[in-house]
Amino acid sequence: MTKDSKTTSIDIAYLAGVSQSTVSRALSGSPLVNAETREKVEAVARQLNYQVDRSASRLRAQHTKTIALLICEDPGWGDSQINPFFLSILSSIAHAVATRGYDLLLSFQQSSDDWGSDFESAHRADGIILLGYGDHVSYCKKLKVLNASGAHFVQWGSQVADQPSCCSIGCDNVASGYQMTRHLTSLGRQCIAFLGDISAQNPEFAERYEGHVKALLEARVIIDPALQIPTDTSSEEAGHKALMQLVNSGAKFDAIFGASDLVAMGAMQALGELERTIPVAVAVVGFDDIPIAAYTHPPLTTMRQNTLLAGELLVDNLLKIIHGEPAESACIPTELIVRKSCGAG
Amino acid sequence: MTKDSKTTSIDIAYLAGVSQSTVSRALSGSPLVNAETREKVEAVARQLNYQVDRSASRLRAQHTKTIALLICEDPGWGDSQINPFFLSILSSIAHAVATRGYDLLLSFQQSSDDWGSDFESAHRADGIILLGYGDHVSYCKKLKVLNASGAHFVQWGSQVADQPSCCSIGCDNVASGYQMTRHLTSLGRQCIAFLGDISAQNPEFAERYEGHVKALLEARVIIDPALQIPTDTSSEEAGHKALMQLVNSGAKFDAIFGASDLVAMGAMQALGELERTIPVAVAVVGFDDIPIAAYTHPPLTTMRQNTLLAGELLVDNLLKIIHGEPAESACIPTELIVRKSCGAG
DNA sequence: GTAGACTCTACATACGTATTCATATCAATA
DNA sequence: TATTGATATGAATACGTATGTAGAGTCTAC
Repeated sequence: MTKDSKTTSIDIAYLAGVSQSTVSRALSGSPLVNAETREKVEAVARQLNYQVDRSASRLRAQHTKTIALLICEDPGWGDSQINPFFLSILSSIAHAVATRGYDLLLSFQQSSDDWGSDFESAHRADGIILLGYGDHVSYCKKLKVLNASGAHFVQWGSQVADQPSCCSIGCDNVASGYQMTRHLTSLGRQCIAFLGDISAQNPEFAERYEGHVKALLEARVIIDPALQIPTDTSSEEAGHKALMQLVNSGAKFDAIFGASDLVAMGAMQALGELERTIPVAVAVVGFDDIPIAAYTHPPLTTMRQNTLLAGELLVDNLLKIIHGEPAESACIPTELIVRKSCGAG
Repeated sequence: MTKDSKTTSIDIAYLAGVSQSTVSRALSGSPLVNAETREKVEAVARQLNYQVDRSASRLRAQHTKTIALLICEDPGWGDSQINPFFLSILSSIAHAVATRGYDLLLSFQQSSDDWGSDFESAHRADGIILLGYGDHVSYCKKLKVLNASGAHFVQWGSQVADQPSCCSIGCDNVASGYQMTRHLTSLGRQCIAFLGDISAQNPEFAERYEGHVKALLEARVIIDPALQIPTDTSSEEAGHKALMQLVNSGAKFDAIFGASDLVAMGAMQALGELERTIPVAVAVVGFDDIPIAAYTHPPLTTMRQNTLLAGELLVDNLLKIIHGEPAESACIPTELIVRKSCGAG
């Protein structure tokens, strides 16, 4: 029962009494092959536990049936602090990719500047999904190279200004930021601090802030620049630091809008240390609805993004692009999740 | 400058005035090729932005230079609740794999029962890393198939009883559980509830419990079975449920040992709702030191596992196995991280 | 009874590389 | 000079599949 050499389609062909081409066609579901023949071939293949050799298949067919997922980290993070929100999308992508019969290649560190030739020209994958990025300026440069190289790719996040043809999947950050702040003002909060970097490095946070400002203006609240504290990363640590900085500045505030859940959680931690009660003294809200957000103290009000849909849209659009069909950027819906940290209910 | 057809090693050979074999040798760093020739070839390759076609390379060389990472989920979880602890290992594995010149294939759902033929016979990967599993019984069955198929693999977690030849990387759960409970008893806690499934389905939790019991016996504390509450998963939700169950049982307790951080966090949440102060009324400790553990309220005392080392050991041992060298199971060190939730300091 | 249409199968080929084997060059030694 | 050995290159080949093309067989229709 032990095989001295790998089973090939030629072995199957011999045993089934047909040609190798018929085996290939039968197993790939070609309509050219007779039902009876197909069954015979399938039976033999099953019996010998035959698996199509993907290496050979890739070479012959000139496509890899593989999608590369590039998660771009902030450089200088030796350790593994991936935002749980990305994990959620990652998981959704993995499912979607598998469902559609593709393999998923995962890469965190991209040494090269030319992702296109790294992955597509090298025939490592048929297309690329871009997720998260540290340095937005160099990221845009790489996007340009990618576009020029004719690579197939989609990205998560905001539409990039100078690459309008690039297919982006993201949520409407402006509208969501607006909705969140409107929720806070409707609860009577007036002095809402926004914690997060809103520079060009962080277009998504900048858009959330834009919506935030819009809601404030609508509520006839004066915009105080002192209530916008930049963070260097989107982490609990950065949120903690930002809140301390806010407090030390002496600015008055009755609410915190964390640009992400992690930032909000860091801020909650700092507020706890300062013995400012949440939500009585300070309301806190975040963004993303990471799983842990329901289990903070108190549970965090936040903006849920439909990551399941996000992953599927990313994959489906990428596949469209790979197959030469038109693909369009899209916004996934968000949902305000009201818990106790904002003081509602 | 646009190429009408893909650049191949033959093009490089022609332009460099050498043969295709020399190009292949030069670019793969073979010592057979003259330094001068190598430079010439490399220059041309760089100029044409040539990348070795991995599909062809795989077929010819009969190996994929790819590692498959199988993360086995609890079935029935449509959504994407991966334990953050696994994410940490995942990240470490991704880095280690990349450093060693391999690609990483990620798969969450394994429809088939024969991972070996799925991935290795099909030439999708040269070896497999197994991470996390839902149903331990069926997992063991699959391990057996894997072993029988001659596949190359390593696994994270406890040594599997009936597969002693299988290379496992994990931490010493018994010793770590012992150390944790000893810490609690040294702080004067006597009625320590253990939250987590300790059936054969969950060997790691069972081992932690074993260490826990050992420490209790050493402290001359009577073992009360009512203080061991099983959970169906390792999640906040399960921890919350388990704590409520414990309370409803009427059992007295002054400490909670969560089998994982997520379980501990769920329990903390429930204690908060019941207005039992942590750590005054009840001390709480967890296991894993997931990033969020430092930001709970109060910060969670837990047992850190060196995930960076874990990932590297998994990858390096797998590569050894792939190359036919001997590999050994190993324990990674753990470290007690004392924060406020246990009431120390 | 033959032409055409249709269905199925076999033959032959090419995907682009890595590697074995053979060959050529040249220095060193006998 | 002839021989050996080391070094560097080229020619030839095979990895296992998918697919274009051709051919064999059956059936309908005149």
